[in-house]
Amino acid sequence: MGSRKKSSKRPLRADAARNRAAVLEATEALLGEQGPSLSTDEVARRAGVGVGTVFRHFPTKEALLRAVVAARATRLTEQARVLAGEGGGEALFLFLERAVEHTATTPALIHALVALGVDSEAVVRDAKAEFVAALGELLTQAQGEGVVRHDVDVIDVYDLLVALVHAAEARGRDRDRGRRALMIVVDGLRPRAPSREPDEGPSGA
Amino acid sequence: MGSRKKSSKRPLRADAARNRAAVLEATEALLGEQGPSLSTDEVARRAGVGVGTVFRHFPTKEALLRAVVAARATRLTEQARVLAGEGGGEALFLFLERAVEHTATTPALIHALVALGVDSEAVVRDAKAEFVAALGELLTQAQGEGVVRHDVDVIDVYDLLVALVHAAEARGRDRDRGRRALMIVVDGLRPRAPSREPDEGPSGA
DNA sequence: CATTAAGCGGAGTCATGACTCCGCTTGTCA
DNA sequence: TGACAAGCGGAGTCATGACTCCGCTTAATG
Repeated sequence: MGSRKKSSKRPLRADAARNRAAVLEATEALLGEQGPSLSTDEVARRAGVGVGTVFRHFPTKEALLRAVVAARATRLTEQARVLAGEGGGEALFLFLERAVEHTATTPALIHALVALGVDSEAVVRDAKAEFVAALGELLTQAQGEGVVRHDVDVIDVYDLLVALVHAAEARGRDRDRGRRALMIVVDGLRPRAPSREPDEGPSGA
Repeated sequence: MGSRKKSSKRPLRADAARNRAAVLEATEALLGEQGPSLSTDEVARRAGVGVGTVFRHFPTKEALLRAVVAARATRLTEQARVLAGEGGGEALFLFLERAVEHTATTPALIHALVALGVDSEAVVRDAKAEFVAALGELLTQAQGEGVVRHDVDVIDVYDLLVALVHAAEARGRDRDRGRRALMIVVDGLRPRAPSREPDEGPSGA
C-alpha cells in the first residue's frame, strides 16, 4: 500500500525517525558482517529498539534489506554525479575505485541485492536505474575524451563494477588486491592505442 | 574423475556409492537454483533418498556444500590441466571463457564457497590450491608467449575469474553479456601496445 | 499541565529446517 | 542360499528466526 518513504506521509515523530535511521544503519552493518541471512532480532538489538519497531517501519525483512540496498545505491549515485560534475575523462575510473573500495568496506551489499532478485521491486529498481544513469554520464564523458573505448556500454561497466565488488567481498577486504584487479579492468576499458579510433574488440564479437 | 571417496575408508557398498553421487548431484543442482540456503530435506527428495542417507554421507549441511564446491573445483582443475597440456598462449583465455560460461550455468557455487568461509577446511583448501596451481600453469604459458603482461600474478587472474563468475550469477545467465565483460578483462590482461606512454603505467600508485 | 494517539518493547506464535534414532532392507560373501 | 552388517528411510526433536499482539510510554499540542 501507500507505506512509501518519508515523502507523502505525515511527518514521523522525532523519536520514530531516529529509530528508523538506527534500524537502517544497524542493518547495513550486519549485512556487511553476516550477509543477507542476518536476523531481524539482532538488527533490533543492535539498533537499540524492540523487534516490533523494526517491523513497524519495514513490513518484512526483505523490505528492510531492499531499503538498505536502495539507500546505498542512492548514495553511490550522488557520488557519481559529483564526480561527473567535476568533469574529466578519468572521473569514471576514480568513481570505480571509490565504489569498489567503499563497498568492500561494507560488503555483502550487492550480494544481498542479488539474493533478493534485484529488479523485482520499485524502490530498488528505481534506485538502480538512477545509478546506471549516473554511471552512464561518467562513461560518456570518458569516451568523449577518448579515455575509454567506444565499444563498451553502461551495462558493461555496471557488470564489471558488480564483478569487482563481489570479488572484493569474496576475498575479504584486501585493499591492495582489489586495486590490482581494478587496475586490470580499467586497462581493459582503455582504448588499445593512445590516439587511435577503436574499430573492434580484439577477439571478434 | 568420480573418485571422490575418502582414500582412508573401506570401499563403499555399490548402492551407497550411487546414493552418495546422487546426493552430490542434487545438491549441486539446488545450489544453482537456490543458493546456499537450499534445504537438506529437498536435497534428499531430489536425490531420491531419505534425509538420513544425506547425513550419513555428509555429517553436516556445510560439509555437504564443501564437498560439492571441492568437486567442482577439481573438475575445473582438470579442464585447466588439459588446456595447459594442449599448450598455446591463448589457452588461458579459452579456459577463462569456459569456466565463466560453465559456472554461469550452475551459479551460486563460488557464492556458496564465499558464504562458507572458503579456506577454513582442508577439502576445499586443497582443491582450491590445486586449482590455483593449474591456473598458474596456464598463466605462465601465456606470459611466456607474451600474450599476457608480466605484472599480473595467479591471484590476480583468480580474483578476476571469481569476479566474472559472480557477476554472471548476479545478472542471470545472459551469455552475451558475460562474454563482453570477459572480453574487456582479457584485454586488460594483454600487454599494452608497445608505443604506449609510460605515464599511465599498470602499477598505479 | 492534561490529553491523546503515535510509537514502543518484547513475550509469544508458528513455520522452517538441520540433524537424530532406530527398526527395516539389501548388498556381499562364504 | 543364509547370515549379517552396511546402509536405508523418514518420523520426530529441537533450535532458530520471521512476524504479531497488546498494554505501556512519550512526543506533540493546546
